[in-house]
Amino acid sequence: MSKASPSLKVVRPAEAHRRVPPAATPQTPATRGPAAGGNTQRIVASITAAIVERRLMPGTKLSEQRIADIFKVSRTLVRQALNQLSRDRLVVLEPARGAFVATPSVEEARQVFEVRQILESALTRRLCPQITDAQIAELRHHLEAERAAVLDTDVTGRTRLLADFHVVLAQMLGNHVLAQMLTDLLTRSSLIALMYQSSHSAEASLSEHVAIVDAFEKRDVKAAVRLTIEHLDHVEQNLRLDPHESDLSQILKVK
Amino acid sequence: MSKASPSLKVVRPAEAHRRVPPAATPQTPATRGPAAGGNTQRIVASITAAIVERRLMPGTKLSEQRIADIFKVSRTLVRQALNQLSRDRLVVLEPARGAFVATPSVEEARQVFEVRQILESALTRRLCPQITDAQIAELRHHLEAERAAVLDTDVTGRTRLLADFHVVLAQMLGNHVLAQMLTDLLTRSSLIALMYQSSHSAEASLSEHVAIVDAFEKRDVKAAVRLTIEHLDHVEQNLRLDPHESDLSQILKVK
DNA sequence: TCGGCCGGAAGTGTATACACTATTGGAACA
DNA sequence: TGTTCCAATAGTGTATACACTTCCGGCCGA
Repeated sequence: MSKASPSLKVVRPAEAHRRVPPAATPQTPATRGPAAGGNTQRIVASITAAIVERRLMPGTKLSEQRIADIFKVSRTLVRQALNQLSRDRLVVLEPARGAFVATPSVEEARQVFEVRQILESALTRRLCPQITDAQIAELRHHLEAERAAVLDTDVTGRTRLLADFHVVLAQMLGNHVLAQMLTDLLTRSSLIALMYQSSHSAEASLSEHVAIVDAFEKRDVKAAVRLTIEHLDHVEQNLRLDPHESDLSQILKVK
Repeated sequence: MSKASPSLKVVRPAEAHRRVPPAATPQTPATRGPAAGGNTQRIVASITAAIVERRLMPGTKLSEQRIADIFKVSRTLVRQALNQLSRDRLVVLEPARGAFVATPSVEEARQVFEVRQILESALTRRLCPQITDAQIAELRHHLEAERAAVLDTDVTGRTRLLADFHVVLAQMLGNHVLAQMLTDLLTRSSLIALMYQSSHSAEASLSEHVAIVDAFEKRDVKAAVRLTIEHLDHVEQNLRLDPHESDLSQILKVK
């Protein structure tokens, strides 16, 4: 989450020449930049962004060498990045076959949303009684940003902001463990939403977010919790999670 | 979690000679076994076990070369393993300094238990109405194993079984996402318990587990949830989480 | 005697080398 | 024409090489 970061410039660099052309900078050990390990983080962030912003579709193969060429690093760093991404469940690693953008199953989608409901309803229940006016103001500010993105039809920013709303709430509770888990789940949710063609309009999400903040402002715990649960229900119900034709893609590629 | 696995043979191999003695098998590329990538998993499992079974104390430095020598593999695999462990929060990676067994803060400990309470109470609430008789029998069976371990004063097995009880519950709900999260939290809990000298007796935990299963058997949701919450409260309360002298170790090593 | 400076040893960060596995396109064959 | 097998190729798995940072102990000046 966060900044735009370098992000993948090309989704499919076409005929990627393996082994860098000998003519180019031989990348001798001496030339190596002293950049800290944050280098691999950069790759993780870029790929994550590319997936969430649907520049990389589920099932796409992520060739180590291709990515290494794009980022101008060795496969070593790319492998580290892919490993991290596989722990985030954004990527699956098939032994000796390579890394692929994950294609979460319907079952997994349901489970992610179930856990989100558990965590977020508890979050709301605990945060509501203790939320400060300053925090409410911050939420209102965030909603403004969401509204702007929705009006601008800025698809990318809109998606991110709508998800960030939930992360912001988690951070307000001050529980980093919870916030981290929710962040992971939200990233997965983005992938799921993109895969199952969410029909939940951004406007609807926004207005539901507004309603939740309203309840927070009135310190109405009951209403806030109910609205949170309903919001997640709506988002999930607007996914095409029934075994229709859209599932065909994953049924076919069942190994 | 699960089997015993090879596990670290030595906690401190004393004067570890760096760079394998040239005399030993030069480990030429030709000698490499065709073993699949599950090799790094083996290392992760061993180190995890070593930490949970307190053969590796919090704060201990994990030198890549030393571990590589022990497992007879290259640093490459060890680094992969350490990366995974750092995502599990069992290990912290300090850039250019190395890997250390994590020393969770009091704050982190509290947060882990808060999230556990959220997840496990929701888990109980959902599982109780739908649990089958076969599952109850399985739980009873697990309790038997716990009892045996407690009587045997088999410290290692006891700790693992007591934690596994919670994982088994999660798996019964059939939500893998939830089960995975809870597994992670339980591993972290083990580290926390060991660090803050839990005084919660195994007997107490066992009897509380029994009470929870009893409530399950009567399909008494209310009681089951209450008992679950109380159980976690007891475990947490029996940690030395107040800023007493025991905290000194981590206050001093605050970077 | 104490504190700062320097040089070497130990250790991490990244690139690269090389073995082995999967894939693919086509040739030989039914 | 379709199928099986095989070689060439692309790509992953692991080890190793080497630069760079950190750490530690001794030397020097105050």
